[in-house]
Amino acid sequence: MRPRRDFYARSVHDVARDLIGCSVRHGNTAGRVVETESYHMDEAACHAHVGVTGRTHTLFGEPGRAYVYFSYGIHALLNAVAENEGVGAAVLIRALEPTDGLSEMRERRRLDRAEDLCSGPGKLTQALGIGLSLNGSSLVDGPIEVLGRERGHREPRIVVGERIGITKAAELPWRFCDADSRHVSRPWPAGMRRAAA
DNA sequence: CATGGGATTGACT
DNA sequence: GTCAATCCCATGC
Repeated sequence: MRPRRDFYARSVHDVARDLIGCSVRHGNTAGRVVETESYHMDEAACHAHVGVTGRTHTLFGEPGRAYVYFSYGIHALLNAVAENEGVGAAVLIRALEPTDGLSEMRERRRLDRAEDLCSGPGKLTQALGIGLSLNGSSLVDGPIEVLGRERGHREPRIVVGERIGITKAAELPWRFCDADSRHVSRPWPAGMRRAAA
């Protein structure tokens, strides 16, 4: 019940929405995706906007692979490459609800509260032990595994809004959140709540 | 080769 | 609420 390559070879926005409720596993640690953002080469906030470079090579490659890049000199951020080869697009995984290996996560994060372990894109990579060396690795075959929503679980209520922490193309509503999770990276801006199917 | 910005976080006021 | 840490990589000279 693991999404195959075709799952990622679609509109990056559809992939971002459908990843909510899926699980990400690395080693003995795993969590349920509660927040994502989509990025596409046609807009300036996406790294792929500048074209194919050494850095963006992965974004233009095969869908279903991990794009892991370094941010602010400190953090590794995990993305899922989407759309067809030749199109630079990816889904940023922004927050997880921890489900497995919490003690290992607490060791890596040196924190206790479950809500603090994976509630941010830099936090979850630290908690799961995901580093830059996994850039370009397969999310279909591992070592990072993405697992589909479990059968019988409710469909998540998804809230859509503007992406966080960017200066360019900040007005695009390409952030997707599980409306019922307390593990998102930041509270929803008041007055900007907009329920989506 | 030098420079500067960035999809962030945690510590501090 | 503010702000520093820290380094990759794109860009420009």
